[in-house]
Amino acid sequence: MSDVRGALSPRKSPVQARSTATIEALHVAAIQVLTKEGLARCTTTRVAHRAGMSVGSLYQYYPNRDALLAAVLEQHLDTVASAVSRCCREQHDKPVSDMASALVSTFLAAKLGNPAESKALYAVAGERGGAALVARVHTRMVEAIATMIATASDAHFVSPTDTAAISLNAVVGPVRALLEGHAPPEFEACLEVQLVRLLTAYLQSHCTPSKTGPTNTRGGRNPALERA
Amino acid sequence: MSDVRGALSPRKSPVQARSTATIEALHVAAIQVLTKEGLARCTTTRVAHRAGMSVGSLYQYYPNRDALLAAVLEQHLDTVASAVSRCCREQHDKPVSDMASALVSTFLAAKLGNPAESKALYAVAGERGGAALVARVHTRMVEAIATMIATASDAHFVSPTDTAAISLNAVVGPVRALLEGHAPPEFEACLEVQLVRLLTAYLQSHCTPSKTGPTNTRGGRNPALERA
Amino acid sequence: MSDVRGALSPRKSPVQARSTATIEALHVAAIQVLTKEGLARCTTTRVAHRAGMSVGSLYQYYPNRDALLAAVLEQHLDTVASAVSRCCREQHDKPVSDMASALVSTFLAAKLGNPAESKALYAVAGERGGAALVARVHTRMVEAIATMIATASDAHFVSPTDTAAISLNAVVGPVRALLEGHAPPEFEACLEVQLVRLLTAYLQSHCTPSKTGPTNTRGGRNPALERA
Amino acid sequence: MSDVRGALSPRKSPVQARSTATIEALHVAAIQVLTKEGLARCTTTRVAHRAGMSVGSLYQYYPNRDALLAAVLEQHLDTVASAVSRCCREQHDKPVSDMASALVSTFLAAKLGNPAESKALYAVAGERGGAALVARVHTRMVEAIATMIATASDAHFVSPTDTAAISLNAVVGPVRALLEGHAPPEFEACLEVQLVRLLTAYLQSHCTPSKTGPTNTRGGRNPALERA
DNA sequence: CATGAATGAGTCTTCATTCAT
DNA sequence: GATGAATGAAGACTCATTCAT
Repeated sequence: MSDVRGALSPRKSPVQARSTATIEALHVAAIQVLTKEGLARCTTTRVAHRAGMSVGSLYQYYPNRDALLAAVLEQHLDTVASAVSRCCREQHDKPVSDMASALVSTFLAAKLGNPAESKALYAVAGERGGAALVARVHTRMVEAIATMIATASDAHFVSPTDTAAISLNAVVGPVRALLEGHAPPEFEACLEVQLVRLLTAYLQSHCTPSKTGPTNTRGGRNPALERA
Repeated sequence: MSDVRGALSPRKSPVQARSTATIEALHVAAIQVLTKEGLARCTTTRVAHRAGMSVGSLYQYYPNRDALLAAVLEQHLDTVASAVSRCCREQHDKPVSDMASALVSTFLAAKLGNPAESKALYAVAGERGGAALVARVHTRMVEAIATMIATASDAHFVSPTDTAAISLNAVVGPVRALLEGHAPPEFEACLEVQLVRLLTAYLQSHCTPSKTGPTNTRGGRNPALERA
Repeated sequence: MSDVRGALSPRKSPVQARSTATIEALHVAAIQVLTKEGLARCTTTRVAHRAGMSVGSLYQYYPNRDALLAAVLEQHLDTVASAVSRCCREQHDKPVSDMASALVSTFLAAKLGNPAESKALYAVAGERGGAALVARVHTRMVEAIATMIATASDAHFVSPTDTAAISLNAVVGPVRALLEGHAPPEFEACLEVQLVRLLTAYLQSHCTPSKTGPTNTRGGRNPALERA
Repeated sequence: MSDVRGALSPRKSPVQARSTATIEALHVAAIQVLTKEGLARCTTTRVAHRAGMSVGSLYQYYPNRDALLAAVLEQHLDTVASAVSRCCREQHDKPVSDMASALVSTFLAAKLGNPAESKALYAVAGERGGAALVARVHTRMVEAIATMIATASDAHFVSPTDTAAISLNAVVGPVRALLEGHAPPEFEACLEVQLVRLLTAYLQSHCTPSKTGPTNTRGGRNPALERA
């Protein structure tokens, strides 16, 4: 990623307030253009003009179009990842059901807070540089989740990282389907409840029988799965 | 979707062997170019040349670039959807755990059989016409899954369609993450087992206690969820 | 024109009935396509298909697109020129007013009988080869008119050819304006009457005073003009 | 026409001197290419290059090829129409013979001043947008002429607009024939004199007999025509 | 520093023409 | 003879990027 950063990050460090404001304006403009025109028609000129400046100025802040888009994507992903990480830290040592609902509501809040933005950036994420960016952020979120679930009061995970990765992406899938219009709008109504149920059930399938009493038969319903 | 089809479907019906071969060559070439160059560089000229013909010939079969990409995407999605539908039909009246594993293995086989193709087409699915295509196919798969789970021998679903939509996308999420490189390659190793566990747990959270005997405490672990 | 003919005329002499019918079908189709699609979209493939044959067959009869269009134009122009020539022959030795009305009504009948055809062919006439074709036919009509007016019973023309050329084009102008939509449709209602008046007045301005009696003061209203 | 203008007018208002010069260069270049290559080969690239710039620059001033051609045509037509309008205003209240000669000489001066330009633009006038443009300008000229002849000191017109339309197009016809090469070059020598005679005779055929004395039998030579 | 005009390579798409079947 | 698939040159138009002002 380091070489990518070298090529794609802003030319200037945003030490000055003006730079920060300008960059922010560019990001907002980029998302608007992305939303209204689509990735292919999201041109540097259009973004600059919507941000109230000339193309030349845009190039003062980003070496090229890809760098701008990467920065916008990165900012979005960072926001999401930070929210998730913070949430995970707060749920340490809690039972998995708490973790599940906290994680789902945090993620949904972050992604559905600005659906247009989230949706628009999926296209950017699909381009050459985007996958690496997403991978990096996913790894970060997976680590946060893995660390969290490893502390669960009522479950034990043989491979927390794998479980975390599945958990994250099992939530990401339906959310993405909703944002990209692969599911009907009504789907949104039941989304949170169902995702919590999904995640809770998945995590609870790792519950330690001993912790809930000898007569309980829940944990390891399918012992074979425990190997994974 | 009908108007989209009108604009995007092949110009000639592939009744002749030659046409079929040519169209197949174009599809293969499109996927190769998509994989090696990315959506933005997947130009009609490049696809035609890789398919061993000139641009003009490509336009004899497709009215424009989008139509070609849509056709490739549609073919892929149809294959997947058909496999899923067939699988669902075969699992009617079985317990949810059977359904879960059948669904997961069928979906994985369809998607990971040709990972390059699957991956390449995600970008296409993000474009204007793609979302509608995906939505249509998703609906089809969701219906197949909903119909299947409604017959489950050991569970009752208040809203089979919603449960099916969540189930499908919860599986799609991790698979897509793997294909798009958002997860490490090692992830693949545990994918199937974990997805089966995820889906089984989710579906079993809807289990009817009465069906498995009075002493069983498994079903409806979290009764509150049963409302959804 | 001879070299043009060599390059643009049909490959086969239309001795066979089939050829004649085919060529006629092509001409009709060409005019239809010209009318509905415009010159730029009047392609060989489209014309052939509308004529119920394949492109290859079209090329059996015409060496290239320009030859086809030239032939269609030529046929149209020939029809008009023939009508005009015949009309002129019939008006020999009559007074100019008879000549004027006969000429106008013949020309209008020929041009406005199929307005779509006439209009469509103006575009063809504007292309490279068209001007020469038109010039040739104009010359023919001018000669016919000149020959006719030279026999007028009540006028004498110093330069019959020039007068004929002016006469022809003075009629062509308003007709073309109507066909090309440069004038409102209502214009058509008064067209014939006004053109007859125009032409009559023009030709009568050459009237020989002696021929109509000594007291008549009409002829040579403006004697200065008689020089031309 | 308004929607056409919206689509075909220049992108930038030529407020800056540079813009004006650039636009002028494009117009000149367009006419040159049109003249030397014909409408079909008058491509944006060729025009731009002849104007000493790249295609991209051309598109900075015109949204598409048609807009450029329309602008060139419009400029030409406006020049002609303005000259005609001014001329008409100056001939109010004069006898028709004065009006005829002024109109003819003004029109000839405007059209034959730059024959290449006039000729080249006939092709443009034939294209989709061109006809509307020409119609608009023709209407303007017809109105100016109608207003003028209505004030004639020695004639009365029942329908000045119709007479004006015929007058204009009767002059346009021969001029166009000359420019498009439908008439021999020698034709030009007698053109003005003959057109003046043509127009004078036509307009004088509407002369009020009373104005020129009771014994005069000229006016309304053919009383039937007076109805029109 | 900001501006935005200029550049020209690169896209999509069309079409006249040929030629194997 | 007829057919229509294949060709590829050419045209319209876009856009990332630069640089003179």
